[in-house]
Amino acid sequence: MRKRLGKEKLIKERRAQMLTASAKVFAEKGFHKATIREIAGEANVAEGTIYNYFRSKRELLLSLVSAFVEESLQLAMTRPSSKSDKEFLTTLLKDRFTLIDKNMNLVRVILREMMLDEELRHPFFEQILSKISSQLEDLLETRAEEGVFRKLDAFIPVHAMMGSFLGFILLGLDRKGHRLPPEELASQLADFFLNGLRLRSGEEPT
Amino acid sequence: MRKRLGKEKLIKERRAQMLTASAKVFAEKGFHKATIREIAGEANVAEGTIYNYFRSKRELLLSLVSAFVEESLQLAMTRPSSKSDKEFLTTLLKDRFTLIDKNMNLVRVILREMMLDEELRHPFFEQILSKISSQLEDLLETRAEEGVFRKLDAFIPVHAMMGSFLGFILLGLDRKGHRLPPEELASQLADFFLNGLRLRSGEEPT
Amino acid sequence: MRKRLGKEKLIKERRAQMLTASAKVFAEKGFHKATIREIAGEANVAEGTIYNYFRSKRELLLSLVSAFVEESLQLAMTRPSSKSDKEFLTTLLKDRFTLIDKNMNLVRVILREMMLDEELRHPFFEQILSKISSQLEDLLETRAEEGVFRKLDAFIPVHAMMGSFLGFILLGLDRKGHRLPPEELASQLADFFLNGLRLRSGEEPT
Amino acid sequence: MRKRLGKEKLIKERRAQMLTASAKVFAEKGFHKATIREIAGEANVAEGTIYNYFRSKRELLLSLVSAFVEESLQLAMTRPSSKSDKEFLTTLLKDRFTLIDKNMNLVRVILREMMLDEELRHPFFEQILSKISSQLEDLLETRAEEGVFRKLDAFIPVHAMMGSFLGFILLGLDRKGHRLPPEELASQLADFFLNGLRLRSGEEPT
DNA sequence: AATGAATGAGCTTTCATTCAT
DNA sequence: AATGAATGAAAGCTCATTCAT
Repeated sequence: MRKRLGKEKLIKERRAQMLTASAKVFAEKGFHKATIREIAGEANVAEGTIYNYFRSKRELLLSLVSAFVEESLQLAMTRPSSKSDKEFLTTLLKDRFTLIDKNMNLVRVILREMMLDEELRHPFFEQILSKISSQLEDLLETRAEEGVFRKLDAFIPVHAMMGSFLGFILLGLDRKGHRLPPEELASQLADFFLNGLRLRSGEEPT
Repeated sequence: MRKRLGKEKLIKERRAQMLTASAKVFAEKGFHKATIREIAGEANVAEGTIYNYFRSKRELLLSLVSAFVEESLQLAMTRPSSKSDKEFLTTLLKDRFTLIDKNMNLVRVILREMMLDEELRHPFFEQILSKISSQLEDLLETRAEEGVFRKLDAFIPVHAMMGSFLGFILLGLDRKGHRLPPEELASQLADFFLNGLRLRSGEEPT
Repeated sequence: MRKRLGKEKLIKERRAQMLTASAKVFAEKGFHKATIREIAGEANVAEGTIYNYFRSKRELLLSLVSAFVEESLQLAMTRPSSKSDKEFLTTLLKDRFTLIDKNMNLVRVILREMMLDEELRHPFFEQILSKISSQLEDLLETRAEEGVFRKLDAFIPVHAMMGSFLGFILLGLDRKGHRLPPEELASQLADFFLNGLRLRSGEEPT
Repeated sequence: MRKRLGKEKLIKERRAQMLTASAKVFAEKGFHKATIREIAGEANVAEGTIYNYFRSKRELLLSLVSAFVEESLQLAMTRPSSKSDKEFLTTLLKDRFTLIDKNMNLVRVILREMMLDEELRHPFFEQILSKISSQLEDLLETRAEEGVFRKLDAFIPVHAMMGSFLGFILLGLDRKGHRLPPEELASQLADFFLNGLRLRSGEEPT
């Protein structure tokens, strides 16, 4: 029994080892230019071994995405206890920025391959983006009913925010020097967005 | 002379033909999975012919980017006659959305390859984004001095807007065509952004 | 351990197998017209296998040269026990002729490609020819001091002999019928050369 | 008529122009690596033009060989007025060394391709080498009968001399230019050879 | 006669995947 | 379970040759 557990643990570690290695190589070279040989080398296993854990190079990528999605979801589900709107939004953004920051290389690969690959895009969009999207929509609608936010079709602002977020990732690629720390960035973005949502004094709440 | 002109024109058409074909195939398959054979087939020329016009597959991609950058720049330079801020921003966004819409396939390829390829990223960032970015910064600063906008470090709002824009492109991948027509999208986005920029009554203009 | 040795041996055999095959095909077709496919076929391996042993087609050729140079050197270093001059020279020439005969295909390729390729020429000239050359020069000078040979600048006779030797290889290409057995050829050549070197009676030993 | 002649002359010039260009490029790159494009460029004509004068790239090479053979033959036929043997041989060698020197690059290509190509080898061997060979054989036999030279099967010395000659060409590859001027080389070689052929005093003339 | 754009066969090389050990 | 040598399909690219102008 002990042995069994140790064995299973070992297997999981091997898997993780390979996933980590592939994440690194994919990130550096892109999916196509990454070779199994290099990934195997990075993971300190033989090429053939990888095929004992993953059916194909592609499945390696899919597993990578799954792992990332899973981690993201845990974070995404921990809805910030909404004190003020500013705090809520800042925390939401900061958490995501931090997650992205930690997995920047991986995110780049995923974003990259996502553009061509429906199978890759789907879990990402459906599981991650839609979660965040609905959280934001909830916030917007709740606050609109409370008379704090303008009454808007949530589609535009939600997508603008999320898009903006993705955009920062992309744009950030080239401005390493310029990049603000996640907290600062989150705070300023939240401010910018909120001030576009807040009902201005003297305006009808509708 | 007449003949010569006709020949030159023909050559340009051939070039365009191949660029178009490659844009299509690159977009469908991605740069790596796209084959010269398929591009040649799409362009109705022999494989070798492509190498009479482009030194390599990669140069085909670079030429594609150049062509797009050039077209974009012409548009970027035609600064909308700024009547109201809303109109200015709406027009700016609408023009870009339209350009992107027209070249969606191309944009996808470029965005995709940009992430791994410094040589590809550079002209895009330096030539296009920086132009748009400085236009927006100008607007923000001018209006801020006039007391209409809040005084902000332009970095955040400018990048939020552009990032949001890129984000819409990405998000648009999953939905065949935008749900909203470019004009409507532009208008709503402009509204969203502006209301975040406008000085609210009772607030210090600084 | 046993296993390991067997494996290493197998690998060396494989390598040899490919080198032999490439020598044959290179000899028949010349370096450029020889295709990897044909070499692989001749060696009974897949095309890709060749690239597990040699980095490129060119390296295959270089390895071929190295192998030949190595074998030649072993022979070249075994200086014939110099009984009479005639025997010494005959043995020297015969050994070389035999070596060449055994590797005729290979020598053709090397000679052929040597003419254009400095990198190929260099090891051949520096390692093989210079060894033989200095052996001959030694002989000439020793004998000259002993008063048996005429005192000559060794350059001409040494190069004439070696050149003649190479020339026989080249000229021999077309006269398969005419070719004398190596021993006979060596003996007659030695005689011819020596009688040009021998001090004639009544002549000053210098 | 005048026009006609001018035209024909022009055509011959064109041909010569292309042959010269091809000789240069073949010599620099070798037959296979030489491209029609480069030859055409060197000759200042269009690629297609070459095919109006020569059926194929290969025929270009064959024509080149023919031209060289022809020039060589003219020289080979002008048998040196044989004063002394030394003078005869020296002149013979010198003439050939000079011819080779002038066409070194071309000779290399021919030698190179000759090794693989029966069709190329044949005219060279049959027309040039056999001419020189028989001249030498004549000399040897005449002098043998006169009691000046040893009675030998002419095969060995003739081929040794010619081989030596070829050898000097090959060996010369590594040294930019011969160390010795053609006259000096020819004289010393003649001396070396002759002293191997001359009947030594006290020996039977047979 | 001269041109040079178009052609496409054929080359070297890479690399995901298999499988005997 | 792990290995890594062998595989061979498939890709980018070159270039002799053709032919419409």
